[in-house]
This record gives sequence, structure tokens and C-alpha cells, in this order.
Amino acid sequence: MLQSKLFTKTRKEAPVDEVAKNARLLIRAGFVDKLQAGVYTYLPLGLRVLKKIENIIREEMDNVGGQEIFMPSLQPKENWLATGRWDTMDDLYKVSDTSGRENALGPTHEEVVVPLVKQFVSSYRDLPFSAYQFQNKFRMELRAKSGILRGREFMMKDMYSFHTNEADMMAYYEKMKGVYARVFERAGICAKTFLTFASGGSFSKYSHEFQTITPAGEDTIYICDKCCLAVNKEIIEEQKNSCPQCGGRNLREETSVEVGNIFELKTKYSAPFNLSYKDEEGKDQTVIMGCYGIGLGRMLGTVVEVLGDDKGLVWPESIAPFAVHLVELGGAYDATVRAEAEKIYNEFTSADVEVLWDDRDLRAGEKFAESDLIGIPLRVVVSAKTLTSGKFEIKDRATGEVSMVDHSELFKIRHSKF
RNA sequence: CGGGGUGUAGUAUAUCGGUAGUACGUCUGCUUUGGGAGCAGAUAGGCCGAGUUCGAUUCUCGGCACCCCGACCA
Repeated sequence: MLQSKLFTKTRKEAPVDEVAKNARLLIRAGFVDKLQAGVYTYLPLGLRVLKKIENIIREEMDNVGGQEIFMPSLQPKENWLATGRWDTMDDLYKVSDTSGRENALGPTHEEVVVPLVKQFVSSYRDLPFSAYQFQNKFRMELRAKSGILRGREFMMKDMYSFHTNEADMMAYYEKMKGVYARVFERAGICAKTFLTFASGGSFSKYSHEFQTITPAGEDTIYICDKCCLAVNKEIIEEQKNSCPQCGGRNLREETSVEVGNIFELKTKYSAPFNLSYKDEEGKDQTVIMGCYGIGLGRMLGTVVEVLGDDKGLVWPESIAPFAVHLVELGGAYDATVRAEAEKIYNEFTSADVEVLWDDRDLRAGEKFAESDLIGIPLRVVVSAKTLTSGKFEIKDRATGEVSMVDHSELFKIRHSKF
């Protein structure tokens, strides 16, 4: 993509009332725009990152047999009355139309997915399976904060699994722990992300969260480095300040953000909707459920919090908006530079490498500063200087390492490094 | 939802009960061309509603928005 065509612009300064690092950098770099507190537009660059994250999650969900669906945000009041949550969930957005009909704007989708699958499940032979979606969720946060980490409308992947018995559900649940770990690994935050024991609610002792260490977080966890696990502060006392796995008491306190969670729902939502199946003896049994969520925007913001530096965003290639930032210097008045940049651009593009080509007529300093701010992993400079040397200058955004390589190395390096 | 704070141009700010100023940005032109460059010109503003007043951006009241702390929550 040509940067001159990008309709967004970067800014030197972040809005003064924006405190969160993720929001400051993402707004400055033109990845997101705030419409109101906790409600953000994803601009071209930001949306590319969000879509990359979405695709990683999609691949991993598909790998465990998840079937993608897309459920509505607008959900009839009756479904929410059925689970009792119309009256008990105080962050539920309720909307009514001119005829007085009331709906919920979905904060989660159990009330939709359970009646949905009820139409298709009748025998033990229809189970198990899982369905997931990417959906905007609405939660009436009394206080949206921390940039895109806590919004009122946010993109979430939610998956629901359906089983004949608890053991089967638990086996899937265990598998999901690994799947989630892989998602966070692929997004470049695994080193700081811990499987965390958290309160389970009415049907299970624990739920599990994936917590990423960052000062921007609002949770406190206690990490057992021996087991590479953590315990959420909310249950640390009932856990007797010890690791649930090894019992060790050598726990390290950290501030973290919850990027994902998995719940054993068991019959919590299948029962109210009478979601049942006939077992081998023809007897009715209630379907056992699990659910698994990841907040995409929160995950994106967390990557910014963890990897961003004083110069700007730093993306791992797996979710970077582009793989290469091709920065031409002086191309606007030097035809040979322009021609060389175009050649490289075409070569990368035909090799399926996503390139953002800064073809604008700006000074070097401005281009470099913006390049650092946007945070594409590999910067390639083409200028009169590089042309004379017969080489290209490359810079690794994460390490700041700069080197000169010739044409044949350029492609090799990109592939070996990333 | 409780407590605190802030609302002046795209951003950041100044002043003032009487013509609202500066910087950055943006736009135009020229110069410059390896770390947010220079010159010239242009652009654009008092959150909303009442009240006090000859006159309100300024004072009073109400509302709304945004930010922070807490509670709640992915």
C-alpha cells in the first residue's frame, strides 16, 4: 500500500487527557480513533492488526473443531428473562423501539447460542461440538478506561462447546488451555501471559484466565514461577496463598490484564433453555457446556502496552499491519530513487510480503519518526545514499538494529528474521 | 454508581465582565532533503441551556462530555 494514499495521519502529540499508553500510541499513529469513552473506531492500520489477531484466533479455533457462526447483537428480552439476567446484569444495554419492544445489546451470547443449538441437538450422537464467533459486545461500563483495554463496545471471540458429560467437557476445556496459550504465543505476548486460576462462579471451583503482565492492567495475580501458573487475587486467600498445582508459597505479585478466559458453564445456561439430548437409553439429559472468550481489542492493546516503546508501537510480524515499511528518501525529486523503491515494492508484493511504501514527499526525519511510531517490524530505506552503496538499509524496529544488505540478502533476511 | 478534576481552533494552551492571543498541526507557494527543517501567506475556537448584566467565553445555577480514584466488570 502507498502511504500517500492512507487517509489517516499521524500526530506528534497524544491528547493530553489520554493517559493509557495503548490509547496514546494507537491514536498518535492513526490506528484508532475515539468516538466516546470506551468506544473506538479502528482505522485502516488498526483494523489490519485486529484482523490479523482475528485470523490467528480463527485458525486456532478451527484447529480444535470450532465452527464459526455470527450471531446478532440485538437480542430479544425474553431470552434474557429466561436466564434471569435481564434483571440481574446491571451492565446490560437495553434498547427499546418505537413500539415499546425491548431488546438487549448482547454483552455475551449464551442467551442466543443455547436456543440456537437447541434446534439442532436431540441425540447424544449430535454431540460434542463447538461454535464460535467474532462479535462486538456491549457492556455498559460505568467507567470505561485504560484506552481500548476496557470499552463499552468491543470485539470479542466467544466460543461455546456442547457435550454429553462433564468429563468430555473437561477434556475439551483442558485442550483449550493449550490452544489459548498458542494464540498468545503467536501474538507475541506469551512470555508475559500466565494461565491464572480465578473464581469459578456457581458451577465450578475455578475458571481460568489468561493474564498478561503489564502495569496498565487492573488485575492482581500471584505467579508461581515453578509451575508457570498464577492465581487471581480474588481467590488468593481461599487458595491459602499457595500455588494450586504444587502448593508452593513462593508467589510473585504482578499487575496484569485479562486477555482471555475459559469457563465451565456445565448446565448453567443449558438448563434454563432446557437444552437436552437423548442418551443411549433414550433418556433426556441436559447438555454440558463450556465457554471460551478472548477480547481482540484488549489483546491488541495489551500487545501495545507490553511491546510499545518511547518511540511508538512495536508489532510482532504475526500481527503487524504490514511486514515491511519501505521508506524512500527523496523519491519525489529523484527519479532513480523512486524507480528503485517501486522495483522493491513490486518484488515484495509479488512475493506476498505486505509492504507499506512511504512514497510521500517528506523529509527523512519525519519519515523515520513516523516509521518508528507505526512500528512495522522491518524498515527498508531506499535513498540516494543506498543507491550509491548498492545496498539497502534495513532496521529491525524491535531491536533498533540497523544494517546494510544487498539485494539478494534483502529477501533472505526478511524470511529468516521473521 | 460514590468521590475528585477539567471543558477556549484539529492539538496544546494564554488572557479577559467590553474587538479572544500564541504555538504546533492543516492548506498554498518557495526553499530544503538521512531523524518531526526554514520563510511567506492562509485556515480555524469559547460544550449546551437558563440566570445576573447595558454587555457573559469570563460570574451563578442546571445539564452534558471527558479524565482520574473507588466499587463493578472481559
